[in-house]
Amino acid sequence: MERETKFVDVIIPIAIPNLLTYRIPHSMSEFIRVGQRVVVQLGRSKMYTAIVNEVHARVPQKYEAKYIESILDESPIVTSTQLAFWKWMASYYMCTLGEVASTALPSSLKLASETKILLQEHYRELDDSILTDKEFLILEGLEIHGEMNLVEIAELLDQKAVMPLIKSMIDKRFVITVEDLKLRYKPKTAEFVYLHPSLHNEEKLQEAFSQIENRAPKQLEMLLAYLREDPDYQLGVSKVKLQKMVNGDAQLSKKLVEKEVFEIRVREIGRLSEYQLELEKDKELSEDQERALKEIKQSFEKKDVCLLYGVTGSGKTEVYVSLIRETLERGEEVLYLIPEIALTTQLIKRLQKYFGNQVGVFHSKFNVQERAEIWLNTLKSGDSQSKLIVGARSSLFLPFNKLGLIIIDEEHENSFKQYDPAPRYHARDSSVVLAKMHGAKVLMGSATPSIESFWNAEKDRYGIVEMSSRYGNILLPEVQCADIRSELKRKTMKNHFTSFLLEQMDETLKKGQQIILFQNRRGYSPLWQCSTCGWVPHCTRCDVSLTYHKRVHHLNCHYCGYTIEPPKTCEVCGNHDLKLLGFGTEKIEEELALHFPDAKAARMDLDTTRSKHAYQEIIGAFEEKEIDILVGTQMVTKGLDFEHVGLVGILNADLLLNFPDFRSFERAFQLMTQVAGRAGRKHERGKVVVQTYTPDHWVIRKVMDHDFESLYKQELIERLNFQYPPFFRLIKLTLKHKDEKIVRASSIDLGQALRLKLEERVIGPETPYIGRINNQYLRNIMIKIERNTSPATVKDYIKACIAQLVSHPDYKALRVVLDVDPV
DNA sequence: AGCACGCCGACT
DNA sequence: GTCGGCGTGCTC
Repeated sequence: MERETKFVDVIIPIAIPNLLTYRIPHSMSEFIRVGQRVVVQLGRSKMYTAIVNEVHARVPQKYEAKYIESILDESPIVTSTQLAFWKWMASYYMCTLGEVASTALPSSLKLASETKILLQEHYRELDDSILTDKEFLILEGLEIHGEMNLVEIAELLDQKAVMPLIKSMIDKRFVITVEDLKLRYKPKTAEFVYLHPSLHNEEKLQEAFSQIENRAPKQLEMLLAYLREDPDYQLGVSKVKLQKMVNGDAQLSKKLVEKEVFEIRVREIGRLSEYQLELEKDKELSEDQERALKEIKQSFEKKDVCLLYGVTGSGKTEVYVSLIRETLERGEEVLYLIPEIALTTQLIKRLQKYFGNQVGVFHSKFNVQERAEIWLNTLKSGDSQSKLIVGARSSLFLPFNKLGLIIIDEEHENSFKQYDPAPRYHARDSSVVLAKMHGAKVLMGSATPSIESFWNAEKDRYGIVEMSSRYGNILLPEVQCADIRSELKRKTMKNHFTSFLLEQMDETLKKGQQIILFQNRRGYSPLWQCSTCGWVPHCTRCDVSLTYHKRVHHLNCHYCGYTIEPPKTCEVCGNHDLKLLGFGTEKIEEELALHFPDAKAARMDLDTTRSKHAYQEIIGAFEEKEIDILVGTQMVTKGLDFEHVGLVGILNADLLLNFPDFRSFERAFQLMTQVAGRAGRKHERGKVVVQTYTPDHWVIRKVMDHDFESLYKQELIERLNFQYPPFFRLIKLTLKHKDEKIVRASSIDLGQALRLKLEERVIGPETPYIGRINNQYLRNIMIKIERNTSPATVKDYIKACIAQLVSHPDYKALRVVLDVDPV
């Protein structure tokens, strides 16, 4: 019988536009499955892992397909549901499948080969006078290091193009190259002690006992410890653990192995720590929580998505716990999504108390191996695996078998939207699609819902359940304004503090309560400025001023990372008197030391929480009341429950309100309400002081009244008038090029092309607030589409226009970034 | 993404 | 004149 040659279309996790077709060797053809990883060669030598998308027998007509090198997995590691989800995402967010795969797969399941340069075995017999100086340098390098990769050689020579040199050396037979394929995921193993099989009967065991009984009490102790731990000789005991139990060392267990009392087996173990403590019973729900739970379940009977709108401190988590419990009992999985910075040990411990080892955490601060482990655990179906995944937006990509429920806590948070790199997806919106594929329900929770979600609820697309009283019936905090403008007039401002806020702080500290000060990072960055002419050092690659970092005493660009020593002289007027301007959290911390010398202050921002545990340490210290005043950026607004916070201060509300963005009011309200919610939780009503130049601003009034709904109504009118979401969908196009003229011209051309069909839906092009990043000039075009038109048609048209544009010879190097539903 | 090819400036 | 930088196109 003629054997039919099979082909696979594979997804390579890089940004290439199409799937590629490879040929399957006959020896592998019966093992190949959709969703498996295969190793393929791309280009001259480079190897990649790719995911099988389709197995077929269509012979490619235009090229000779390469063979796949090998199959990596016995069974698929990507499920068919995931593949469908990836395809939806690539199409909706206008990116390639490869880009989705690249984001979706944990990096240790992806592998790419690296070219290594080695000396040829008999190179010493050759005449090295035929080598050029540079080649000789490489030879010496290789003699020292044994093998080197291309980057190392480039560094050695301090030049970029090294490939020609390597080629010449290969021709001269001095070196060879090998493709080093690294499997980056290795299961972790440990040694386990088992009773030696020869002792598996009572008599022999007794014999062994009597042999060691008198002469080796320590060995006896270890044997007894083992028998206590593993009475059936089945499970084994970790060698390290056993040694610890009896305060013995490796020598001791080795002796017992030599005597054939024990045997050692190496076993795969998980990297994920196990929850050891007793599980707690779910908390009894309050009347209000009970009602909310019932209403959510009723809503799920008719609708797939429900919005839980509950004020800060209303106890949404307990309601989630009940729903999670019920879903798990049905044998279905639960995904609990939270913004990255809200992913605290506090929350995880709380969930582990109820669900123990059923909780799996997926976190960007986990290392690559741990992430691969969670992925593979999720894939395996079995009782011992985590069934409740808690994680940030990327946990959406885990290989779930049967999702029953997705919870999106702090639904309004815009960190659910990924900006760079593509796919620029919104985890909240994508989760609705994923849930549909699994037949699962989505519960979105927030004290300050996004305008979009609230509107969806109002339009009856989502169910909505309200919780309007705080747990234990504590009142919402009292919000007061401190008028910066009038205090400036009366000259009662002390640096960045109004006398009103200082008084309130003093009172709070005297009562032994804690304070949180919130300061928005943007616009507050400390600058280095000439005191004579006002000149400020700028980034050489981006149109932004450089930010001063006191700790390391240098100036830094937040966009491209450019770093310099603070200049000693002004570049404009030559003056030598440059000084610090503006204030960051550091400055606030210093001022606090002046006003409250006895209070202990700490700050929490990106700088102080960079390391894996720093964040937790600050939170811990604050919980233990080792810190009186916590100064922080956005981070302090997220899901932290502290018991003794009497006062929250917002240092400058105007910076939030004046942000040039159609969402600035919505966001300002959310931020202020969320941070205010940190005040006075368990015991008494807390206080909030909002410092502002505009105490009569309507948004600030709404914050003071805790009135989300009237903010929503007002905001909705604006959104309709100015054609913004939720009434219109937005697609943002950013054109990038190193030549400003080309960006300008091409963006005008693209605007015109788009307008042919989309007409007044095309806004711009315009130069963004920051017009140049990393030496690339930027121009934006915004497209506003009515809800009722097909976004797919519009997207196809946009793609066609862009393809047309970049085919123009002048616009070859033009990059167009597409952002669907930008936030 | 990463690599090869080809064009063009600045150094021998 | 050539080396090395960088833009451009392609990968099954």
